[in-house]
Amino acid sequence: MTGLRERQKQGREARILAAAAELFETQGYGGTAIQEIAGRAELAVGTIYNYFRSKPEIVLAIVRRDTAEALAAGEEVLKHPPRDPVGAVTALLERAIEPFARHDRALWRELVAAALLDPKLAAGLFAEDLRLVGELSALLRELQARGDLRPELDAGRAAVALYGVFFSWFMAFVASDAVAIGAVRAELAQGIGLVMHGLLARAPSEARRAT
Amino acid sequence: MTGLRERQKQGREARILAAAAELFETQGYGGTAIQEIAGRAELAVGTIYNYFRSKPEIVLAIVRRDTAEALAAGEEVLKHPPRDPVGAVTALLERAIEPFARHDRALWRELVAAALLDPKLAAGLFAEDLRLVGELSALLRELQARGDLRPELDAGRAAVALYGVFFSWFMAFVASDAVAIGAVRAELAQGIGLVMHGLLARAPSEARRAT
DNA sequence: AACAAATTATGAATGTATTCACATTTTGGA
DNA sequence: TCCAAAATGTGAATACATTCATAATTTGTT
Repeated sequence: MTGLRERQKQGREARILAAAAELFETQGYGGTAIQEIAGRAELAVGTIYNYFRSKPEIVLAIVRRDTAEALAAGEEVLKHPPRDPVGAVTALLERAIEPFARHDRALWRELVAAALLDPKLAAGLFAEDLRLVGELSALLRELQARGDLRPELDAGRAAVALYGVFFSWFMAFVASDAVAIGAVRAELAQGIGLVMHGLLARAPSEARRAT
Repeated sequence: MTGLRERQKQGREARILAAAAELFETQGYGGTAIQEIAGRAELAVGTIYNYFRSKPEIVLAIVRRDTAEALAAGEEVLKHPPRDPVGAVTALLERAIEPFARHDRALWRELVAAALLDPKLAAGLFAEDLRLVGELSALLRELQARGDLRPELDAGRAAVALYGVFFSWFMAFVASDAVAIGAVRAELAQGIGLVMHGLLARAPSEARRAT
């Protein structure tokens, strides 16, 4: 039963997120006070804290919409994986980096820095990544069933290794303005190629030309 | 000419660091207000900020005493490198992780999180690491001269790769209480072994001099 | 020794995230 | 319809890092 309370609750949460996203984009994270978010959402400051534990947790919620979208896009890749195994993995991880560029780097920085200090936030941030590892595992198992990967391979471990490459470049992107999103894309592709090389059933002599 | 001013300055900086180190250890970082540090150092709050740009910068200064010590210990390894090349690199990096356990993990967390948001702090933190990469480079060149490493190897690049392993485990240690310092030691050794495997000269038994 | 300039110390004031005691609204039952 | 309980909203109060205008101290010069 969805009573009035429930509907109001959802409406308020959405208003908070919309207000915060708008303000973060125009004024930056540091330049936006909770006071302002509350004002724009037509709520009291205290109410914000009934919906979100902290300011960075609002960022997490905003970012999650995009990572969820990226995961959904990943599911599509899973349903119709490209022929080329390296290309398939690359396609999946390309979806996963999509959200990086969609937000100000400073927003990611605040989120990661806060996650380092708040285990609950870290868990929330990491939950998405665990699902990405799950998708990677599924894809690798699929490729393995096809005979593209070595049959004795532990797909789970391999997925973790590939995720490691992804995570490293995410951190590099977050940590330094010097690392452009294009560079992340390129380096990630390189890294995937390197790791996949060790996983393939046969040398990728012709599949080398990946799109 | 070392006037009164200079001497007072040094004394005050030392007092601030001593007070902060003591309080951080007993009450934790978050539990220690700048006010308290000032009180214990018998200085005004504003004075602290004449010596350090921010609270995390005090942490950096505290931590630096230990990392500097570790670097000095590394120099010793450089002077008398163990015969076994893998052992030599391991010895150097073992010195470098020494400081990790010497401070509360929370202190490292605050420092890294703050560095993510403050480029100057990041530069300060990274400066030490650059010197470590320098030591690694020197050691690798030495090993290369001995004929232990492949002669065509770029020692600088190899040093960066080894540093990458070190950095990853530092981050893992900082990020999660689940990663014990012993585990870091063990995993680091593993990682070094893995990377070094690719660097060693084909036949380590035949000492070949690369002019 | 006395003074002006330069440097440094000071702590009250500022800005802002977060908390909390209390007010308001919603709910389910009679 | 009315009421008590539960849930939620509210914004003033709290706590704390950082800043800044002013006071105090040191220095070099005459």
